[in-house]
Amino acid sequence: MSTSRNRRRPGRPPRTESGDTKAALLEAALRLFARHGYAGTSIRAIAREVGLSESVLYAHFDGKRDLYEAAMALAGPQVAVTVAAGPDEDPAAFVRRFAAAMLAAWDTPRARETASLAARDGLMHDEALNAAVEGALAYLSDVFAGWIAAGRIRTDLGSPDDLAYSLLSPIAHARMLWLHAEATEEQRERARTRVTAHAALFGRALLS
Amino acid sequence: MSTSRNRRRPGRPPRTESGDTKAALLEAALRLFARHGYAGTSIRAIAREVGLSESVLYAHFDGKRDLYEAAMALAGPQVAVTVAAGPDEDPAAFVRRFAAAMLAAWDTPRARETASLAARDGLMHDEALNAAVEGALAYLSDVFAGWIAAGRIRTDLGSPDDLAYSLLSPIAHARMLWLHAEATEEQRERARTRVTAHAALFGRALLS
DNA sequence: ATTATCTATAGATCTATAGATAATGC
DNA sequence: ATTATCTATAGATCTATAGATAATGC
Repeated sequence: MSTSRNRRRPGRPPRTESGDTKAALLEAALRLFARHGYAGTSIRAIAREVGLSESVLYAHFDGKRDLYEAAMALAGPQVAVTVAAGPDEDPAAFVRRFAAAMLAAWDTPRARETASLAARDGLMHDEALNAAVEGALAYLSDVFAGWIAAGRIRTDLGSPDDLAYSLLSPIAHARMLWLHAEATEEQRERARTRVTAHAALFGRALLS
Repeated sequence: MSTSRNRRRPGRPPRTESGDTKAALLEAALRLFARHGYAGTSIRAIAREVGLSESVLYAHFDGKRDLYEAAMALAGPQVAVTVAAGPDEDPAAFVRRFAAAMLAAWDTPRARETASLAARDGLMHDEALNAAVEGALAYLSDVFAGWIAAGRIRTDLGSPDDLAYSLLSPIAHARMLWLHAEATEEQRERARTRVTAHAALFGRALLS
């Protein structure tokens, strides 16, 4: 958690001591912005986290805002979760596998920082930060449309789009509640329990 | 939006000009904290919003933190949504009514500020702020248990608790996404559409 | 006398910049 | 010469307090 390097003496540090400062600054910035928000995180705190003086930051970024945007870009490109549905796979089994894949993708330190970044600073609708959710929604909708066309699931429940929302949003909600930057192990376990139970329930609801 | 009073001259203001300053400060504080977070909101900004100097605030509150907590208490006590299930009411109809009641309760300026307060500053789990959700979950669970015992809904879907989560969390998720302090009319409409479709879908899933 | 406001200001902290310093790579 | 760091500092802003001022209610 604390500083990863010690205070240097003036002048350019020898090669051995100088790691990838820019990357280190970005990592520290993302971590702190996710935990304390933009206004709650000072340039000073970020630099101290990396073990450097504040002014180094201005050698790598135009200023606080620029660093924030770079950190968001780091958080943004979440890998889209793709769970190919086997042609004959049981819909309920697919739903369970899909939920498990979303959980796995979202229960990582980076993804949890992304969730916190989105919650703070009014970024709940930031496009880059929500690409994963939007992509998953569209993908699920396609899968459900195929199943409905093939008569493999109940056709009276709702549109493919509605099915996708009703399946995905409890998973996304669990993420916001229990898979954020400061989540405890108990909270993460709660997310797994809730999501697993929901996926099983939803899978059963699709049939008959 | 801007100041609701003009700058005063020194000295105690005449009765006519002096409204309920403490209440005005609280309202302004809640609004600004919900929009910009704790660190992003200054004492100065709150006082300016009310049209008074910063120092008045210290006559009514111990300091910024105290004001914040008072504003949270103002946001906290959300009326618990109670939708009594008629003894012979169709479960699907009850589910639709319940969702509509949650929507109505959450689509108010105050409730939307509460949602934003919860999202920022890591308060997603603040007890007071989540009392409404917790209460609704417990209530729904009871209703479902009754229906299962009476054989009025599918018994193979999941436990009453799981049913409650799968019904409520898409509604709560819609709230976080589209019923926050700065939500546009389009977003609020999106919340209504999503929640209505979800409730209808869930109601149908409960049967047969 | 008490209350509710104001002005002025102290002291802390924040972002950002200027200029010094030392290692690197040509 | 260039690069990557440092120290020192300017100037803005923030929280909080002290003391002045004027209306209120006894």
